[in-house]
Amino acid sequence: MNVKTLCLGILSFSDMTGYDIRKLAAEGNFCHFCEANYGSIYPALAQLTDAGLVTYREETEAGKPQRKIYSLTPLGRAALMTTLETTPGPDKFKSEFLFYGLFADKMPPAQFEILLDKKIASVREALEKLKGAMGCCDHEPSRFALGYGVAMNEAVLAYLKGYKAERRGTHRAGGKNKALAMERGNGK
Amino acid sequence: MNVKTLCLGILSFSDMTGYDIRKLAAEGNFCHFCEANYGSIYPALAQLTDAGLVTYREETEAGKPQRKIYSLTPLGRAALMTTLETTPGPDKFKSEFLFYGLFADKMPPAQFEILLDKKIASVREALEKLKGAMGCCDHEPSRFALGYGVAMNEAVLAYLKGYKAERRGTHRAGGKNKALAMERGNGK
DNA sequence: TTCCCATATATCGGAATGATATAATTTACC
DNA sequence: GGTAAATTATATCATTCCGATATATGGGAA
Repeated sequence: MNVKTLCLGILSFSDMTGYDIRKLAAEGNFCHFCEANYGSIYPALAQLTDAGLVTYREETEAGKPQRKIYSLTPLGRAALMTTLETTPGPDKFKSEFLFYGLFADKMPPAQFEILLDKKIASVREALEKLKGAMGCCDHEPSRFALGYGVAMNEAVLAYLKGYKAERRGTHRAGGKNKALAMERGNGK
Repeated sequence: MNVKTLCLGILSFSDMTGYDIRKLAAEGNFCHFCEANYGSIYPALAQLTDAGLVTYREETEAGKPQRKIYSLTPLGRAALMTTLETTPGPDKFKSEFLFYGLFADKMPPAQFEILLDKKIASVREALEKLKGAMGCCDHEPSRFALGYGVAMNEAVLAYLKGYKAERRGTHRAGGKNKALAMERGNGK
């Protein structure tokens, strides 16, 4: 999904500045499945303006920094709708955490333990944020996206907690009593 | 996670060509959480060679295209281990599907229905692939990563199926009997 | 025999990332 | 009241990455 389409989509909800778009796409309710930085948003808005898909009005309110408030043109709205008729590309998931995890057997057990704990904490945090957002959002489609994020993160959290518990049985992170590892007879 | 680290990591498992690295990172057991193309792998390998982190031997087997088989140097292995001690960045998830879904209320119900069905099919496919990979993989850390993917995709599949069922109650995609929508009293 | 697919290396344009520069204004704190 | 820090807002830059393509060869399929 290119940044131009992202801008068209976000602007279809309401007029706003490039700064606002970035906020939505990096901290708002959409940030769990799309992202964009100033470095791509401002050039995109410039291109969209040239193409007549968006326009902007400059506001120079007294005692406020100058701002360009972008809005969708009818042409832009049509372009968005046309894009929505195409088949979306596949989801993309990148996890530095999982990559690190590939080498769990080559690092001290404690190091991986810390990795796991940090990850669990960050998933918990993401989950709370998503649930909080769902609590005060009554736009059905947005709720669908938020719910998708909640479902994913809950599954991940459960998986990580389960894995950690299983590890505690075999690794005895605390230190003493390694013999207990033998008790875990069934390999699944 | 930059491509250079990715190359170091993959080469730590076994020596291979740039072509092989790309295959693993785009179709192999790692592809559900990392990705890289020729356009980034070959330059990365060149840089890593210059820095002394990898070396290659050229093989010109008769009746085979020339190939450079890269391998990690002790320096490269050390660099990888050092990287693994840093805190990994957050997971990144990008979904064109969810973005499209934000406009479900602005498209014909049938259009979103198709989107949903295609997504369900692709998640099923990914799930089968991951499970198949788990069936013939006994490297524990890789199994952890695959299991993570399975957990995520299973949750997504359940969520999508649930959502679809709920929709069938309200939208009556087939056509007749819209009155049934009323029966769905509980909003959760 | 012709065509397509897999192997293999490499490069190119365009796009996105991540960081930073600039500047004014609002909030926070002592 | 004053000053430091955070927020709002636009913009650019180097580096990196993506996606597609060019090039070449061998193996199978039709």
